[in-house]
Amino acid sequence: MSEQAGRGDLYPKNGRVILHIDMNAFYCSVHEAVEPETYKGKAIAVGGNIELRKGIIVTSSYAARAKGVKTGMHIREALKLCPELIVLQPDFDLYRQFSRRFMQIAYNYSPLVEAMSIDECFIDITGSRQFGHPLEIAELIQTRIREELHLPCSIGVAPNKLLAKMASDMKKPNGISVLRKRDVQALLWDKPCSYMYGIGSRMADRLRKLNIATIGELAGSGEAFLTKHFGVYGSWLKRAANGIDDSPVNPEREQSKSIGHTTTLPRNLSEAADISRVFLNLSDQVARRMRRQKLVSGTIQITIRDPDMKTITRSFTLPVPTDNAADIHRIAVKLFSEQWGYSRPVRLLGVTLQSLQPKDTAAIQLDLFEYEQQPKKEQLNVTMDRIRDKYGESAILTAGMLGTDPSAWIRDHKRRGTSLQMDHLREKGLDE
DNA sequence: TCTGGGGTCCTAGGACCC
DNA sequence: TCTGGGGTCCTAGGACCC
Repeated sequence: MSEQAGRGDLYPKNGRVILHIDMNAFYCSVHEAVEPETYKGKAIAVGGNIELRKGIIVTSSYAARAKGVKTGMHIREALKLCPELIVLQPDFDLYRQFSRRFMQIAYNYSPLVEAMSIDECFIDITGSRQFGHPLEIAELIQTRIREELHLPCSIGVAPNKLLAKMASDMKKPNGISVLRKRDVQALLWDKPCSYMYGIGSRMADRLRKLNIATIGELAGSGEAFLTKHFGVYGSWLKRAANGIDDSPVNPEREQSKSIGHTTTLPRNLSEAADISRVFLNLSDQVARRMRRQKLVSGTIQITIRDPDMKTITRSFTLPVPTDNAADIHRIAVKLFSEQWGYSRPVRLLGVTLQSLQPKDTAAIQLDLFEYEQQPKKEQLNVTMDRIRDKYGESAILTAGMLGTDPSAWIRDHKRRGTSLQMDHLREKGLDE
């Protein structure tokens, strides 16, 4: 309070103080934290596909970035730039564990924590004076995440979510940055519109056609003009460019709205048996993830991508929500055969569960017939989940699951790195 | 060098109901 | 008789983000 210019003025008389935590190179950092002797400080990357032919880099460590490895790059190209690069399979269960743990640390400083994605969260610390100045709280959180989880993060400090989010981006890795409303003009207005969080390449293109290239130009545009071209989004654009954002930190967002898996196939498929098997594996994986969260799904959606990258989705809403892989598989195959057929090849398939709700509340709505069927299926799922928790995902497989499509390999990816890719390529005779 | 996988939110039309 | 208005659910697609 006594400090005039420095830290004291960050708690405003009215308004909020928001932190945004951004975990740096999260997936790679987690692997380094778990196996430091193998990965710490090394050029590593997490790859998006098991196949070297099509695989791309999802994220890379700072050591790899220094060699020019970038997200979205082909694995093959990345290996050319950086031959010592270690490419790992993603392990989302592991990332989710670490995600919960860093958010738990944040939760110690305010109950208002909003998980924004697996590696980011907002914290409203407006009422957290007892822990110190905002910058001290940011330092405390950053230190604890580093010491307890061995993970680096960047933190943005600002009067709202939008600016906090943009601030955390300004200094990476391990930075703490403050972005006040009065800094917006100097720090953001000369940047292109796409630099603004929430403006993607499509929107930036449309703005450019209207002679609005920078955030400053956007900030100075007439609201009526923007509304005319972009509807309600127009007023958001102008406010955002001026650093204004009133959206509250919403801690109630933790329940997922959808759970999905998609997989690019090793080759284009059109055989009914192949397609059915891929859907069986995908259904099994999503159902298991859903059961782990004690949810049921009311709507099953499939995704189909053809060799030209055109993607469609088809969905079906069940009369009674389910958490059973066999039900999900049956609907996925039905949707596929009705909406696509087996004459056209597909490049990618996906299964996404929507209209999720907690299982205990959904049970109330079950009709009598379904209710009587439930216990048997239930017991089977519970038993199988337990065995798989203990002995691994492949301990029990339904007959139809055996095969070599990528959705099957995902089950066994556990940190086997590139060797799995190479094994597979040899298996398929693709390693030239 | 043809392009991964996991999400959220929004829109818009049609069905259906009151 | 020829046509209101509101609300919700379902479905499909698209923009955006990490």
